[in-house]
Amino acid sequence: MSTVRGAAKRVTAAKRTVAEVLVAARGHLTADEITSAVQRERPEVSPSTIYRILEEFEELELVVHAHLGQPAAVYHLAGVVHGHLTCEVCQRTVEIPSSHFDALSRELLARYGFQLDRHHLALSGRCRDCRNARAGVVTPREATT
Amino acid sequence: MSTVRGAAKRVTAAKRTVAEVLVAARGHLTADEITSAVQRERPEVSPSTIYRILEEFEELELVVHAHLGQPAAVYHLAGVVHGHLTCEVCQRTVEIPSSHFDALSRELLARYGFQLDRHHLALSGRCRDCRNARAGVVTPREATT
DNA sequence: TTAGATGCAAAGACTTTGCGCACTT
DNA sequence: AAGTGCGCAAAGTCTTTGCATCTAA
Repeated sequence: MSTVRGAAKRVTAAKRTVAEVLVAARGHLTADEITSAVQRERPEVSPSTIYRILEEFEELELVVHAHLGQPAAVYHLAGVVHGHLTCEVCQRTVEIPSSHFDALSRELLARYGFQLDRHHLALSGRCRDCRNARAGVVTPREATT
Repeated sequence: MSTVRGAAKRVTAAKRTVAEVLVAARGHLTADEITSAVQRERPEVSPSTIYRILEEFEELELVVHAHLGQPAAVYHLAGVVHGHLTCEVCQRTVEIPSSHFDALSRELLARYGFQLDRHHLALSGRCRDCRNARAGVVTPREATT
């Protein structure tokens, strides 16, 4: 009865498990990865439920998602704001401090009235390893971390 | 016979039409929009052909694509390098001069060895109109241009 | 008890791939 | 003539939605 904005949210096993997974991972997970992790504990939980839970968590501002240049979005706990650098070649992503965007952010606001969201989209480019590697063929995902 | 790198590329009606559409549009088009535009002249051309042609044009470095935070990628002629600002609310995208990224680019290269690609992914945020509009509900795409 | 939450299956949006015929060279 | 390019259809990936059932409160 003590619901906010008419939305009576319930605490369920699936939600608790999703939260646990996100806390344990401490990184970026796709919905599919979250689903797999949750299903290790609760095999019945379906992907659609995961999407619905993630959506709810985002409304509650517990979670944010980002698009890193790959088809699947990634989710992580809302916390310290940070940016993402994603390598176009090996697809690895690193987080960088939000402060790198300070100057650019001010510039865009002043010049275009545009309020930068440092989280939502990654910066694309080539990481050190892939720059060094010869132009052509580089094995994507040769390292997982 | 005078082919480069063993790739015997042929000039076809579909390719010519795609090129015309891209030149005429002078902006960002999704594969779907390109398909529609091409089909206005040549209704037989299928979406798969459009994707294949765009892929070829990208290999030839005539075209580049970018991900603007929406599911469908957008394509445009390779030309002057520029960045993209995409509004999370109304989805409109504006191009900005590459020079805005100069300082950030140097910083990322020095600090992380990361070579920024200014084209490939957009910066996300809120445009002036959507910042001014009250937080909650804003009609997306209320203006097309 | 009762409205929100879930599982399952189907639909949807975007893109890729396979196959045989047509067209460019 | 030879082989690339195309149309069509099917498959694939990621995500959303509909509906009957279950369950937290």
